Order: sequence, then structure tokens, then C-alpha cells
Amino acid sequence: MEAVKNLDTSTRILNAAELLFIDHGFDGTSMRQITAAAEVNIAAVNYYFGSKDGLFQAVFERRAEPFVRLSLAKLTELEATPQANNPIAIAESFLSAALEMGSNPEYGGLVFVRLLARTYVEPRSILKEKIPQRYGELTRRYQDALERALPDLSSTEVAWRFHFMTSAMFNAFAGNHVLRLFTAQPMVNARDPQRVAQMLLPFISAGLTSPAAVQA
Amino acid sequence: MEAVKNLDTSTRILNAAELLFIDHGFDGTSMRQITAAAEVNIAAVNYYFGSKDGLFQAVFERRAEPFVRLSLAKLTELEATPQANNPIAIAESFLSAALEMGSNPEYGGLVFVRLLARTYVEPRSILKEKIPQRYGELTRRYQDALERALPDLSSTEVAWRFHFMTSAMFNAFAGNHVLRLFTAQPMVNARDPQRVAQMLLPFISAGLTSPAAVQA
DNA sequence: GTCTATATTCCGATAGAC
DNA sequence: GTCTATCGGAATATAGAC
Repeated sequence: MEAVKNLDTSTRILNAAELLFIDHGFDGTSMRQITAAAEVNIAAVNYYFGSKDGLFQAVFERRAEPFVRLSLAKLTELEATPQANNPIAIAESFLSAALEMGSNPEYGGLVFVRLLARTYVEPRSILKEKIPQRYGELTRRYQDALERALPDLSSTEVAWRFHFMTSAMFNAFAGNHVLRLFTAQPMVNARDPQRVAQMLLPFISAGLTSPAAVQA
Repeated sequence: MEAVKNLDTSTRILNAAELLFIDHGFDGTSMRQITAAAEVNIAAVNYYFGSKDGLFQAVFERRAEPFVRLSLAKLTELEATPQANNPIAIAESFLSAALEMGSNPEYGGLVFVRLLARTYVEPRSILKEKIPQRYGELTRRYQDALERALPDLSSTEVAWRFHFMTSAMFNAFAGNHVLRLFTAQPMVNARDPQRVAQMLLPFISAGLTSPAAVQA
């Protein structure tokens, strides 16, 4: 939680807020905690970001923007190869974008994945309006690619599988365990993202390419 | 959010608190909101549950207890049949326990799954001590059953797949979408749990039974 | 840009009458 | 068991000096 002194004020706030939001959620984090951790004045958040909501949005966008850019680039790259219609290769593109973010210190390293995992379960509807519209291209293009690669599935079924895939993925990286509610000793350890990805890939690949559900 | 008048006070509080916790999280819900929705006096929560933390614990346990009982019964039942070592049958047992909870009004219907999905991402460590110890049998027995059914996988890899499975499952039932952060128009709709289960099953089955990850 | 001081609201919890 | 009244503190936000 050490604030690095030779960064400007707004960056110090973003860094401190990001970690606190991840660990305690939006409602569980106060401006006082944030400004104390960032070693800036209490009034600085409002000066730079207008409000606590504005700060959260800025925290999120700082990570989301490069992630969206990176995963779209990965997909574009893939679509120029013969693997363009291989569903597993498409999943790997998405996974590797998250993984590269997670291993690039410039993008906050692993912090990014945990932030994403925290944000999407936040009850507040802070950024469920403006931001999603801007980034719609991400889901649209991956959904289209998966639909082409899985022609035997309805587009609804493809969307569900894309959803299952991302749920498993981000919760695994972020260390969110449902089962921890029922066991004192956690059974898995998410410390090494490369290892998590290795465990994820067979599960996701098989799940995506499984035959269509039998209609009721 | 209508409080049913002919229930006793503590039940009315539990019902109101459950819905509010699901929608706004623990920190996002105040005692005043709860008592207003339950149409009881502000002091009633402390009288019946001691504190806000105590209330949350009671809210969770009311649903967890029957769920654990039900899923263990399902597994015991399965283990008496020739399907005992079929990983897909084991997954179906777990899934159907959640599904039965979700369709039984006595257990709160769908509310239960949403509560579980909310609880396990709560940043607060409210119930991460006492309760998990009591329910450890659930994860232990399913983990053991899956290990027997998947002898080619290490127990670590089985644990990861169990984790992936539950992540996909509970987030799907609860309507938590990572992708909603990147798209204005949600692609899937979790309203009908039977339908969600139908989409889940092929994905989970294939994921569980996929060959082991290649060691790096 | 950074600070102090403060306005205003809401929080969880409890004392004590009935 | 239920109520009113209130305590003590912490929340976000801002006005205004420097």
C-alpha cells in the first residue's frame, strides 16, 4: 500500500484506490482510506475526479482501455491465419490478452484481472451505462468469431458458452471461490496466472466445442 | 419488497435483508433500509440478531443449511447406483441440488442461488470462519467423488475443474456477466434456471472430462 | 494545486419507557 | 417484544484561505 512519492497526485490516487476497491469493494472503501494510502490531501479526489463515482470510473477505464485494445488486436491477428475458425484458438486469444495484461507491470500486472473480477460483481451500476457502449466492439467481434467457428450452435448457445468461459476465467484469476464458503481450507491457489491458464485451457476448450444441448 | 404481515418479525427481517443484500451487497445495505422494507422497528435487528454481521450470517445460514443437506443426499443417492463413478452424473447431482433449491419456494426459490453468488464475492470476511468449517463435508465429498471418477487427473486438477464448474454455474444463475462491462445490451438472459442448466450441462460435462493439461 | 475547516447526511448501536 | 430518542462517529462533499 506504499504510495510512490515521485508520481503525480492523480496517479497516486488511482493506484491506491485500485487496490482498495479490489480488496474491500466500492462501498467498503472510503475516500479517507484512499487519500491516506495515497498520501494526498482529502480534498484531492474531488479536485481530480469530481466524486467517488468519477474516481471509480477512472480506475476502471485505465485498465479496460488497454485490455480491449489488446484483445481486439489478438483477434485481428488470428483472423489473418488459417486458425481463424478454430474456436480453441479464439479462446486462447482472449485468454492470452488477459494473461499479457496480467504480466505487464505497465498495465498494473495481475491487479487488472482482479479489478475486472471485482467490478463485474459490484452491485453499484456505476459504469454500466457509458463505458459498455464504448467497448461494445470487444464482445461483438468475439461473439461473431465464435459463431463462425461453431456453426452447429445457435448464437444464443454460443453467447452462453462465452459467458461460462469468462466466468470461470476471471474468477479463477481473481481467486474468487464459491467453494470457500463451504470449506475452511481452500483447495486451489491462484497465485501463478500461467498455471491457472494451464488448468483453464482444457476445461474451456472442451466446453466450447462440446455438442449442442439437447432441446427440451 | 412487500413484507408479508402474517410472518413473525425475525422472518420478515430475514426476507427483506436477503433481497437487499443480493441487490446492493452488505456494505451497500443499511439497517434502516432493511427495517423499512421489513416494516419493523429499527431496533428489531439488534434485538433478534445482535448486529448487522449477525443478521448476514443468519441470512446465509438459512439457505446454506438445506442446500448442503440436499446436495449431500443427492451424492449419497448416486453413490448407490452404477453411475457412482460417472463424472457427469456427479456434476448433475450438484447442479440438480442447486436447481431444486431454486425451484422450491420453501427455500426461497431462485433467491438462494443469487444469495450464494453474491456472498462468495463479498469482500467482507463475515462468515469465512465459523460456517465453512461446519460445511466442509460438502466440498470434501464431491471432491473425493470426482477424483474417483477422473482417475487420470491429479487431485489438484480435479479441484480446479470443480472450481471452474461452480464459477460458471453460480454466476450464470445469478446473472453476473463479466461481458456486461463491455456491452450495453446483455447477450444472455438468466431468467429461467431450467434453461440455464440446459446450457450449462454440455459445457460443464465436456470441461470436466477433458484430457489432463499438458505439463509445462 | 494543496490545504483546513466545516456543512450535511447517514451510519450502527443502545438506553430506557411502555 | 416493540417503540422513541439519541449517542458517537464516519461518510461524501465543498467553501475558501493560501
